[in-house]
Amino acid sequence: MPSRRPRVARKPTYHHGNLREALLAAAVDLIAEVGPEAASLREVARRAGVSQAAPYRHFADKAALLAAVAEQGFRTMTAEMRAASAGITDAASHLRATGVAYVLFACGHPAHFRVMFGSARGEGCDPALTAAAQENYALLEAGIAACQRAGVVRDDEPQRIALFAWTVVHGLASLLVDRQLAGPLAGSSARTLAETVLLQSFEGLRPLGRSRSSGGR
Amino acid sequence: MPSRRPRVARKPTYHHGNLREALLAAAVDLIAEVGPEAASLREVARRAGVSQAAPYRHFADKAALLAAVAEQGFRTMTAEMRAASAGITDAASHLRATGVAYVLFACGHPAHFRVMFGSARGEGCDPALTAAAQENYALLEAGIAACQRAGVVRDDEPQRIALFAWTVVHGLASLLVDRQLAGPLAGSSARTLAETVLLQSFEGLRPLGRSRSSGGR
DNA sequence: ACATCGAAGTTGACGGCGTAAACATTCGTG
DNA sequence: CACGAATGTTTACGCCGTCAACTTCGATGT
Repeated sequence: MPSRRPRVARKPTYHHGNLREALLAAAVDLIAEVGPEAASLREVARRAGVSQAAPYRHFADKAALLAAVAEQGFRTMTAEMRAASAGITDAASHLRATGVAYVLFACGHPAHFRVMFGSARGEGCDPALTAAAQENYALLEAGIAACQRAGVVRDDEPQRIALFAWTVVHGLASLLVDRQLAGPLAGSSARTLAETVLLQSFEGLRPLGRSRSSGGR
Repeated sequence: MPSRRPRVARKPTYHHGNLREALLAAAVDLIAEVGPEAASLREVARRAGVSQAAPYRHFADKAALLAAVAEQGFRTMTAEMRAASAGITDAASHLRATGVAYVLFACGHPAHFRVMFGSARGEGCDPALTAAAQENYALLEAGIAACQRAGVVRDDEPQRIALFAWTVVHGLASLLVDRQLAGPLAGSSARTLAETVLLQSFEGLRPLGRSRSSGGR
């Protein structure tokens, strides 16, 4: 029984070895179990097998730990969106797959999703978190630009289009995460709902064959 | 100096008179000031001028107080949506005004909005809260039904249409509340963004003059 | 008119939380 | 191999949610 630990801590050393990542993993688990509100720094430390003050050697405070959790969430969400759309050549299908993955990530990790879009995102927040969030947004923008090049999305200002698309996926994700869908749609799977809503965002609400709505005042 | 207090408590009586509403108002103020996370039951009691345990005579626990706050939020949001669309006869404009009011309420009371869609909305939550939320949703459904009768919204299953419309307004509201809009759109007013996005939801993403998107499997 | 019962509010206490200060241990480097 | 910096522990403070026991007061029945 060698006393060396390869990369991940074995146990009986005073120093943990990679406590920062262990704390992050414990925090993700705890948040998934009890929700972001009920997750406590002390319990995270307990699960990582260290004392209550140990986390302060790696995170300035609880908010910093939550920001790191959020950042990691953005990165895995981005990866899942990339994986879900990889290999789809049709631009519209590619964009829809990206959006569906956004919604599915939120449903699969609702507590994590709430941390990502919760209080940690103020003005002076962790720049790494901001970067991870923007990288995710860039995925949407790229998908839209590809659709515009392919002629399947209209040629308006990309920012307006991207805002609309983001609004749609984020809105559905939020409603699902907050368990707000009580009606007869509650039976449908998240994937079905996401595909339906994304198709609608392409088609719009107005009847087919009308090029302009009946005009307000 | 009469000892009678008319309806609202004067002061020096041991019993408050209408503590429940005073606590609710204090909670709404506090949440608006420090956010839902940092709001404490004890501070609410302090602001209402009673002891720390007094709220327990009116609310089972902190979650119950938050549920009452959320319920009141749904009611004032519903009222604002009604007021904003009152007198608009054109069905599409009426529906858009309702949606814009949804977004504007969220931006005007971000912390309150977060409580309304936060953790309090589980399975076994206050039925009065559920009712207030559903009454708000009914407003959207009614607006959509009117648009369908007027022929400005396509005649699909109303539930699918309503889900899409709700997704759009709720998504934009969530993004604005969570200060997620960093790009060049940050300069635009919430009203402008809401009107833009709602118009887009009528028109859809696909180019004009195409009746179907380019397929894809 | 008045005793009395229950509703409404107070006090004090318990354990858990976030966090800071002071101390202990270990790792890496001269 | 000594020592400073990094990492982890202990102890402690004040705030929080909540409960139990107590006090005050308003309404009600006779």
